[in-house]
Amino acid sequence: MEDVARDAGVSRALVSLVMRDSPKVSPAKRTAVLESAAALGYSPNRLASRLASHRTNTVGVLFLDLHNPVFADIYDGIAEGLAGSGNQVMVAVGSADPGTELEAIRSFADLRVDGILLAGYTGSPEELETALRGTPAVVITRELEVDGVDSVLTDDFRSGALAVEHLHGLGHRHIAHVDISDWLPYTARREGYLWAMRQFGLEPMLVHSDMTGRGGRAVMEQFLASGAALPTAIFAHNDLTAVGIMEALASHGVAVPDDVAIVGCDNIEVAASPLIGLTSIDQHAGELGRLAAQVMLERLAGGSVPAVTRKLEPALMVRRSSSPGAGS
Amino acid sequence: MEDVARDAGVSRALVSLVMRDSPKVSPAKRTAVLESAAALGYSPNRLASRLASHRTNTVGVLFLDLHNPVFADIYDGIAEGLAGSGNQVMVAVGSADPGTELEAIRSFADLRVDGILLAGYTGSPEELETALRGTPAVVITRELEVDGVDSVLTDDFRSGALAVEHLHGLGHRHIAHVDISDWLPYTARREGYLWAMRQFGLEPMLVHSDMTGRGGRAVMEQFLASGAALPTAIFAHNDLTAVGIMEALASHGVAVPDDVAIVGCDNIEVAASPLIGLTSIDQHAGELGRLAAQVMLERLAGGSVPAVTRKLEPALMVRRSSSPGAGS
DNA sequence: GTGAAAGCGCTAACAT
DNA sequence: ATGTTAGCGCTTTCAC
Repeated sequence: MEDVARDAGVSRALVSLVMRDSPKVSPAKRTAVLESAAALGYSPNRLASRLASHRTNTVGVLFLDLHNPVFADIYDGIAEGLAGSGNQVMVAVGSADPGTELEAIRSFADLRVDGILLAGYTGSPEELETALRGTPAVVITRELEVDGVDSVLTDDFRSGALAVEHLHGLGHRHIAHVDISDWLPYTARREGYLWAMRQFGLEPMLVHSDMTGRGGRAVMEQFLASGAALPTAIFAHNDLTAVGIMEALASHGVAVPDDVAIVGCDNIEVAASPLIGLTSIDQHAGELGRLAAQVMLERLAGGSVPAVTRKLEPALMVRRSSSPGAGS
Repeated sequence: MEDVARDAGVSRALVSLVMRDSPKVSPAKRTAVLESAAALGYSPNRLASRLASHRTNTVGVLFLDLHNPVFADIYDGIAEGLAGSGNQVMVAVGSADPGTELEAIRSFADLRVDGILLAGYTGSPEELETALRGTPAVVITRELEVDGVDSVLTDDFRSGALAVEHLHGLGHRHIAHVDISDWLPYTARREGYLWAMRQFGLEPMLVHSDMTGRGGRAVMEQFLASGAALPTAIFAHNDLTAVGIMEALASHGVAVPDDVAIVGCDNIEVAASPLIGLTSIDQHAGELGRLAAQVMLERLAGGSVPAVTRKLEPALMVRRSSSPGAGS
C-alpha cells in the first residue's frame, strides 16, 4: 500500500479511500491509484482492513447437510436476499457430528462476521448462545428462544396436521408417521401429526428414522421384513425420507398409492418429478432464505431490537403418491 | 487479552501461548489462564492472530452449484481428506454468474486462505491465475494449465467413450449426446463421445443443454415437439440432465429403455434409486474430493513443486435405463 | 483533499 | 518457562 501510494504520488490514506471506493476522491487521483495498484499487483489485505475497521461485511451461513436439496434452495434465497447489500456470504457445513456444528459457529464468531444464519441448527439454545458470543444470528427452520437470535421457519406443527388432514380426507384411517426425533430436535411435525390423528380419533403409528433417503429406505425395509400389517398411508418427516420409503416399497412390489399412499415434506425439486410424483408439504425454502437474509439485514441496521419470529404457512402439493381414487 | 493476563497474573505472551495450546507452559499457569479466559468470556480474535502470524490454516472451497448433488459428494471427500490436518474449510458458491466465481476466488485470496479448492471452475486459466494472486489451488473435475494449480479429475474423454461403447455393445446405432458446451467449458465428455462414434463408423448427433435437470427436460420436450425421429439411445453430459430427459420421455409415453436407452454421467445417488434406475458413469466424486484435499496438503507442506494432475478412471454402472434385451 | 500519528488484537523474535 | 519489544497491514482521527 505504501508502494502504491508512492507510485501514484499520493498518501496512504488516499489509497485506502480509493480501495473502499469512497466518494470523496477526485476522479483523476482515483484512476491514478487504481492504475498503480494494477501495475504493482496490489490488492488490500482484508484481514488487516477488517481488524482495523471492526467491520467484516460478511455473514456466515451454516448448513446442516449439503445432501438435502432443501438447503440449496435456502441458499439461493439467502444469496438473493443479501444481493446488493454489500455483504459477503461465507458458508460452513455442520455435518452429523454435534461438535462440528458448534465449532463452525465459534469459528464464525472468532472471525467477527457481522451475523450468522443457521440453516438446520441441531444443538441446544444454551450451547448456541455461548458459541455466538453476542454475534447476531437467525435460525432457519426452527424456533429458538435466545437473546438476539431471530427465527424464520414454516409452521411445522401445521405441516404435520396438514398431511394427516389430506390423507384422512382421502379416506385413510391407518396413517403412520416416520419421524427423526431420535436423531434431531425437530419434533413439531410429529406433534402436528399426533394432534391431527387425535382430532380424528385415529390411532397414531410412529416409526423413527434419520433424515436421509437411505434411512427412510432402511426403516421401510425393516418394517416390511417384520411382517407387520402395513398402514394405508405414510407421512414422512421429509421428502428424502419419503423417497427412500417409496424405493423400499417399489422393491417389494407394494404399489404407491394403491397399496400405500405417501406424503413427504419440504417439496424439494425431485418430488415434483413425473418419475417420482411425491405429494409433499411445501416449506417455501427459497422464501425462508430470503426472509432470513432480510431479517438479518434489519437487525444489522436496526440495532438490538427484540428477537423476532417469522412463520410461514405450509402448502400442500398433491401429486401421484397420494392421488385420490386409491387407498383406504 | 490484556485483561485475561492481568486476571491470571501472567503476561500477554503467556496467554497467547496458552490459546494456541503450546507445549511450553506449565500446567498450573495454563489452567489459571483458561479459567480467567472463561470467567471474562474471552476468546481470541482470529483476524488479529491471522494477520500477525501470516497463517490462516484455512482452505477455501468454491462450488459451482449446490443443486447438483455431485458437489455434496465432493465436499464429503474434501472434509474427510482435510480432517485432522488442522485446517478449516471455508465454502463459497459460484452460481451461474461468471463474475461471482472470480469474485469469490479473489475474496479467498484477499482473506489470505492457505489454499483454494475449485470444484467446477468455469472461467479461463488466465482469469484464474490473476484472481489467485499466487494462492495455491487445485481444480477438481477439470484440467488446467496454470502455475501452482494442480488438477484432480476423472477422465472425461474416457467417460464419453465408455458410454458409447456400452450402448454400441447393446446394439444401438443411433446414439445422441446432450452436452453443455454452449454453457460451460466442459467439452471432454463430448470429445470422447465423438471419438467413439467415429471409431464405430456411426453418425454423431449433438444437442445442447445447460447442466440442470430442467435444462435436460426442456431440450427433450423441444425435441419431441419437433417431430424429428428419436435416437435409440441418449448419452447425457450428467445425471441431472439425464433424469430431466427421462422425465420428458415419461410425460410423452416414450418407454425407457425399450424405446430409448439413457446413460448419464456422475453416478449421483438418485441414479441408483430403484425408482429411477439410471445407467451412469461413476466419476468417484468423493474420491476426487479426498484426492484434492491430499494434493493440497502436499503442496502446502512441500513448497512449490511443479503442478500435478491426478486422473481417475471412470466406471460404468449399468442399470435399468440401458438394460440389455431392449433397444436397437 | 492530504499527511502524521495512534491504534486494531494478536504473534514473534528476543532476552531473561 | 516467562516477560519485552516490535511489528502484521490496514483504518481513523485530526489538524493542515
